[in-house]
Amino acid sequence: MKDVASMAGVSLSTVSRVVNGSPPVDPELAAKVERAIELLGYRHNHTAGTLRRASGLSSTIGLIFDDVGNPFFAAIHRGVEEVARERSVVTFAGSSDADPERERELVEGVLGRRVDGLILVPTAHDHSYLKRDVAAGIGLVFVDRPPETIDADHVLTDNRGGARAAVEHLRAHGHERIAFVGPAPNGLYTAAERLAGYLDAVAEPLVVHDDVEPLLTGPDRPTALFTAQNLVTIEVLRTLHRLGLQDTVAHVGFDDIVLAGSIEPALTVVAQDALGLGRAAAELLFSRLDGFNGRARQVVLPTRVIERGSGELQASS
Amino acid sequence: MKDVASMAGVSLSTVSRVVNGSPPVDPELAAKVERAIELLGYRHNHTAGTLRRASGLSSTIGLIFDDVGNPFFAAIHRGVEEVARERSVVTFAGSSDADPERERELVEGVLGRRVDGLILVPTAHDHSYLKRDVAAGIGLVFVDRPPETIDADHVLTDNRGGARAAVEHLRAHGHERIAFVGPAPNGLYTAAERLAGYLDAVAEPLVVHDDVEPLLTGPDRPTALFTAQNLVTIEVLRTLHRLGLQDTVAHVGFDDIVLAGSIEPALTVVAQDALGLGRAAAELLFSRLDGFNGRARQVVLPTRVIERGSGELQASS
DNA sequence: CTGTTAGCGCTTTCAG
DNA sequence: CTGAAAGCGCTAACAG
Repeated sequence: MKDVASMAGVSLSTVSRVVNGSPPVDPELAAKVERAIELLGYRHNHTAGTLRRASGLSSTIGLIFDDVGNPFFAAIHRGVEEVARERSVVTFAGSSDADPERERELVEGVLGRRVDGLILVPTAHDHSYLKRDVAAGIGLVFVDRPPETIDADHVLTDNRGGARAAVEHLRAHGHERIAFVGPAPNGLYTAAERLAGYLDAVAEPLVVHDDVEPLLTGPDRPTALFTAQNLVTIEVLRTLHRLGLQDTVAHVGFDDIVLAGSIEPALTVVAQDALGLGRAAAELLFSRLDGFNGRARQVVLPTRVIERGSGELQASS
Repeated sequence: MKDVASMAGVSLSTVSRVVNGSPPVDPELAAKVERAIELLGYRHNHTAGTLRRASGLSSTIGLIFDDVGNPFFAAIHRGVEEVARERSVVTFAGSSDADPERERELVEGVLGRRVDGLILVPTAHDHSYLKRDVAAGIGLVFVDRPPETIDADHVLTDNRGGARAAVEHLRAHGHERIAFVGPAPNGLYTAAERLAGYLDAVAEPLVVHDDVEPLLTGPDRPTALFTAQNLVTIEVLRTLHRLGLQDTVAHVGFDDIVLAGSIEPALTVVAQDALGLGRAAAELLFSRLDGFNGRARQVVLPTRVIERGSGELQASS
């Protein structure tokens, strides 16, 4: 920058002004500066600016997911980016692998790199250590699962309502004996909510956490299945097909899947809006950075039943 | 940091030393410093360190994809992260949306934030503007598509070989009339390679870029289909099922898909290793940062045929 | 409108 | 082993 200044025959401040587009600068000088920048291949050091800038803002935020490679989280990431992009804010992204220690490392890693905010799919149960950072002005938003030990903005899918809707959809098609198939109780918020939604809507609960095959081949088979999670849905689908029951036992899955429309019968799902989750989280975050100072807000996004066939099989008496 | 120093009754240098784990420091003083850090809730500013540090390294890299929300790129991202993590290197990630201008903005955005390296799925054709940055010591690696105007390390999938393998697989099952279904020529490297691989392996090419239905319902229908891209595969699958031809016309797709094993017949694919692409790219990058200074390297990852049924249908005479 | 100057938070010689 | 001091690249008063 010094070089640019001397080459253009101006002071550092002038270079800084043109680089940052701070208005009061003579067009002629500005042009000289631009030329020098071009010639020297000067690249502005935004980080150094952050150090000195009054606001201290870095136009950088951090995202922490269970796994950046998981399409669900990748979609959230994309949603966040869409709104961040409008402000020229760039995103760090990392995977906690559902490991609280790793999550902590990542948080410290991005905070040490002076992000303006943090969007977190929480894995640890205690985030009280972030209170100091929030007090120091950092934005903090939780996505997909609520915070437990800190009062922070968060955006969730209506998991409970979605599960309820799935079951009610099946009941509307005459089913009474509807089984819940989901991951073993794992302390995960979304899993618990979906189970709760199922329990809300069903008269006689029938919950299975592992292999469904015994249930399907045993006596008194359920006439419909609600699978509460992506991988479970896929696994159950496989079982159903292997047993040749796909046209007999109705099925609704939580979360949409590629090819869900191409299998036979096509799979009815309760879809959530991952992109919307990301967008909403980013919006909450930026509103804080813009000075909003009210108490923690909660945004809950609805789910949507997508009828494709498997969920509309009538209960055979 | 000043506060920590005065609270611990030591100098800034000492605090810096314990924070960075630079050996020669009295354990007793170190303990005092740790305590002060804890009490004050001090958060080290890694960015400021980068500014002064002799190496100038930020332990930060930038990734630019077409779309961070696309599962293929998300998997690459994950692969990169796996190796970056071992060095406590944190990753920026952004989406170019296949727009050269947007790509440029993103590149400038992360370079301005002083990343040590850049991993790029290139969209623009000219990246010569990066030569200066490479000369300045930044690491640069291209993934999935090779660079055109700059000599840089890159890692690719063997798209051509994979396409050839798909066709040969079909030929081995008695097919001679094999159609290629792929995106319209779009200047995309991977698309061109896959078409080339098909042309390598087939005697009488039959190429369709849009709707396959006319071909399938017309006279002299092909006995097998090779679909060269994910979305095309899904679309064709739908068509095949709608026409009831899924058990008649053999089909191999490029790229694996969720549920490919659950449809009927299950879909045979040529799978590529997105995770491996990311890992290899990161390794090339870090070897440069570690001082490797040889000429640009190319890594080509093989594909793998996954037989599931649709590709093993015999040609009916 | 432009230049001078102080200093952001840190690391690194260089002396002790 | 520790401290003093210089300075990384930049922005923000402030004075002209």
